[in-house]
Amino acid sequence: MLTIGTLGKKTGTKVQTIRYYEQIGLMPEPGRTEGGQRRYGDGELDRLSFIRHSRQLGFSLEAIRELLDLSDNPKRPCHEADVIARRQLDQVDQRIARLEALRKELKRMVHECSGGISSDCRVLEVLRDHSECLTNHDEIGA
Amino acid sequence: MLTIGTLGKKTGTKVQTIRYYEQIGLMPEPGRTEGGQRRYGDGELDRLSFIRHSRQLGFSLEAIRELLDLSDNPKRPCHEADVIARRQLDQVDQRIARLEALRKELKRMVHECSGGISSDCRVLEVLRDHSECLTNHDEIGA
DNA sequence: TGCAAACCTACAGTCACTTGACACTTAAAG
DNA sequence: CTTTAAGTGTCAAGTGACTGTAGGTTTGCA
Repeated sequence: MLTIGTLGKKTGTKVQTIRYYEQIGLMPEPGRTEGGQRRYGDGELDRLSFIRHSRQLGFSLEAIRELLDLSDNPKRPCHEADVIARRQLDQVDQRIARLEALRKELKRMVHECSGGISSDCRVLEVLRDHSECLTNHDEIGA
Repeated sequence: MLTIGTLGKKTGTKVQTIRYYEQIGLMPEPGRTEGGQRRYGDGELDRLSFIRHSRQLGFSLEAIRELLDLSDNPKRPCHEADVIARRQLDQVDQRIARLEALRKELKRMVHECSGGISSDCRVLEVLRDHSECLTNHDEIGA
């Protein structure tokens, strides 16, 4: 039987985050001691590991909810998990593409900064005038 | 004299976002019509363009506040803008590196999915067991 | 038994917006 | 000059995924 702190350490999750997952129904309500403290078993450890690993791969909590559901019902078609993962892969691809455009732009900016006073600063100049951009980064780079 | 909507169109910003920028002191309080509607001039257009362009390059609103300050005081050393830009560049580099690791992992996952029922799903299996990962993606992939 | 460390609840704060409700203003068409 | 639709106003709350704080309680060990 694990305390919430131990579970946190084993999965690399902050205590508050575990309680948060419970609150939004991603983690089940665990057993409690007489004094009211949470105690976890292996099932919960596995579930939290699944959640954290999925988060590290960039899945949203909503996507994880679906994936957990799939995992809980082994007869459902694998195809659904595949769709979610592919969607995620697409998003990652897009993000990388955008970030690379930004990187190029930033690098150019920084490279051209002469180090004088800010009225002559290339960095500020580029920010001021979008037309100086080599790339058209329409969407936000996050 | 531009309405808030026109300003929004010219800069690719939602009306609410412009009001939000005003609220947090990033945009100045503009002049108003008798009826109380905001009217903007070219100074504000430039300022908002600067903000939006910086956002597209991934700068936080706090960083943008500093950059605007620098831009408003042309005698301050350019070096400060350079530091902010370099910091941003470092962050972008790190994000790209992390996303590429995730991409690899996701690709492998999706590739190995056979399409049967979810109890045999490679996607779910990988999510369940972190030890199957080729990479150690410690930080969140966002 | 004493005590520190870990736990509890409840709520506020973060970031960068977005959405909603509801009322008022403006510009153009008729 | 009136109507009307589109646009604008304020204020408040919601989003995602947590993080942090305050103030009190429980646990496990010496």
